[in-house]
Amino acid sequence: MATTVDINDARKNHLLSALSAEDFAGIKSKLEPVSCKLGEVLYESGDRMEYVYFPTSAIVSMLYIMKNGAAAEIGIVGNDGLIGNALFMGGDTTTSRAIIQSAGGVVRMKAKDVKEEFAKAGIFQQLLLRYTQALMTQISQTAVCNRLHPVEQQFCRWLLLSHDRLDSDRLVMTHDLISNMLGVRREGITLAAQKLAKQKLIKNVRGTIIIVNRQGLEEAACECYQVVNDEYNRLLGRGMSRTFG
Amino acid sequence: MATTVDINDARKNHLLSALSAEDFAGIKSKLEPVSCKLGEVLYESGDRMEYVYFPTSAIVSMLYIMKNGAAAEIGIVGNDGLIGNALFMGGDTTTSRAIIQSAGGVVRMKAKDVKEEFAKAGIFQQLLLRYTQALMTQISQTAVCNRLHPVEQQFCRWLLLSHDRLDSDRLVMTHDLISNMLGVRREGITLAAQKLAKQKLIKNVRGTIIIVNRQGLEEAACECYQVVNDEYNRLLGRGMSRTFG
DNA sequence: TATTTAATGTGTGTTAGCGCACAGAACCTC
DNA sequence: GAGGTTCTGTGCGCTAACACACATTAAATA
Repeated sequence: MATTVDINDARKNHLLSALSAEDFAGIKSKLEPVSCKLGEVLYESGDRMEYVYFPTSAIVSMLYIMKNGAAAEIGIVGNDGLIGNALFMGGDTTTSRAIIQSAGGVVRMKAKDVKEEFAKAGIFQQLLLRYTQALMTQISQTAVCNRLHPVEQQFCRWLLLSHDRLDSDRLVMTHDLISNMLGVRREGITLAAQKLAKQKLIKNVRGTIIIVNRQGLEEAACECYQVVNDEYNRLLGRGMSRTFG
Repeated sequence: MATTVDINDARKNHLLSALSAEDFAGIKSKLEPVSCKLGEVLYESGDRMEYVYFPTSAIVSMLYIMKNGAAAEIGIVGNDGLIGNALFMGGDTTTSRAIIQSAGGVVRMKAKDVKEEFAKAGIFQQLLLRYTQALMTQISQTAVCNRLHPVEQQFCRWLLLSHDRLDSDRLVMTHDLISNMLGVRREGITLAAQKLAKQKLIKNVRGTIIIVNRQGLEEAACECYQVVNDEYNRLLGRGMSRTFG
C-alpha cells in the first residue's frame, strides 16, 4: 500500500500550517508532494541540495557516516520541520545523510524557490530560522545525551521523538536499524527493548515496536527528551501562531 | 594582567573582518569591546540574551548542564565566530551556558542592533547564517564523536579546536576543567594527557598544556576534527571573501 | 508446505571508562 | 619556610557496552 500524496496534505506539516492562508497560497504552487519509501536517501553527505523537504507523514533521520562505515544519528525530523537547512543558511551542502526512517509523504520545494521566498525576509524566513534554532537544540541535546546517558535511556528518548512525529503507536523498525541510528550494537537495542517490554512500556513484535505506555516511557527517558520537546514548543508551538498568525 | 581591549581589535574576529571596510564602518559604532576572565559566564541557560558576542582573542565554550550538575560541551567558539545565534534566529534564549574557556577580548553588540542589522538582509545576515551553519556542523560532529570515539581521540580533537582559536601553544587549562568540558572524569584526561606527552605531542605543566607537535596531534585525533575544520573553511574560509567581497 | 532469509534471543569473554580513595607535587600565602 | 590549597598521579573494584558466535523464531517465497 503506497502512501498516497496530495498537495492538500502540505498543511499536515507544522511549519507550512503555521503560515496564514494568504501566505500559504503564495507558495502553494511551488510545493510538490512526493511519497518516500523506507531507506530512501534524500541527500547524501556533500550533495548539492536541490530541494527542501517538508515531511507531512514521513520521518527523516539525519545520519553522519564515518569513514569506517559506523554511523550515528544527529537529529530526527518529521512533520514538525524540514530537511535542507543548509540551503537557506548559505551552505548548500551538509556533512550528513538524510534518510527516510519511516515511509510516508513529504512536500518538496526547489532550491531556487526556497531561496527566493527566504530572501523576502518575511514570515517564511522567520519560520525557517526558528525551526533551525529548534533543530540545533535537538542536535545539541543528542551530543550531551550521547555523552552522559546509558543506552536504555537514549533508546527511550529516541522512541519518544519518533512517536511524536508519527500518528500511530506502531514503529515499523528493526532493532538493527535502530541500533544504526543510535550508533550502538544491535544486541544493545534488543536488550533495552526487552527491559522496556518487561515493564509493559512497549511491545516487541518482529520488525515493529508498539508503544504501549507513553507516559511510562517519558518517565523512563532521560531529561533530554523533555528539554528538546519544551524547546520545540517554545519556538514553534502555540505561541508561534500568535507571532506568525 | 588584564587583557587590554580596543575597538580596533574587532577585526581580529574573522566574521567582522570578512566585512568590507564600508560594511564594517556601518556597524563599528555599535560594537563595544569587553575583556573577559576565565570562567566568566556570558549567558546562562534560559537567559534572555542582551548581546551578541564576537570573540577577538577569548575562547568561549557552550556547555549544557544537566539537572544533576553533570555537564558536556556542545561547541567551542573563538575569533572564528560569535555567541548568541539564538538572538537572530528568533529564539532569544538557548538551553546552554556560554562560559569563557580562555580569557581574552570580545566585542559585543546589543540585541536590538543585531536584529536591526540582520533584518537588512545583506552581507551581515549572510555571514551570520553561514556561521550558524558551520556551528551546526561542529555540534553535530560533537554528537557523533561522543558516541563513537574513545576519550583520547576526543581530547585530541578538543585540543586542536582550542589551539586553532588561540594564538599561542599554551592552553591554560587544568585537567579538571577539560574533563568538565568533555563530560568525562578528570582521571581520564590525566591519563590521556600522559599518553600524548609520552608521544611528545604535548607537554603537561601544572595548569597548562603545551602543544608541542601539532601535526602529530592531528594524526592522533579522529576524523571529526578534520571534518569540522574543512567545513569551517568551506563556509567561512578564503572562498568567503570572494562571496562577500 | 518446504526452504530460505531476516529478525531476534542468548552466552562468553574483553575493555573503556567510572567512582572512590588517597599520595605526592607544585604553587600560594602568611 | 610553615601550612594550606590546588593540581596531578596512581591503584582498585565495578559496570556498561563491546565483539563475536551461534541458537531460535517469524516471515517471505518458491
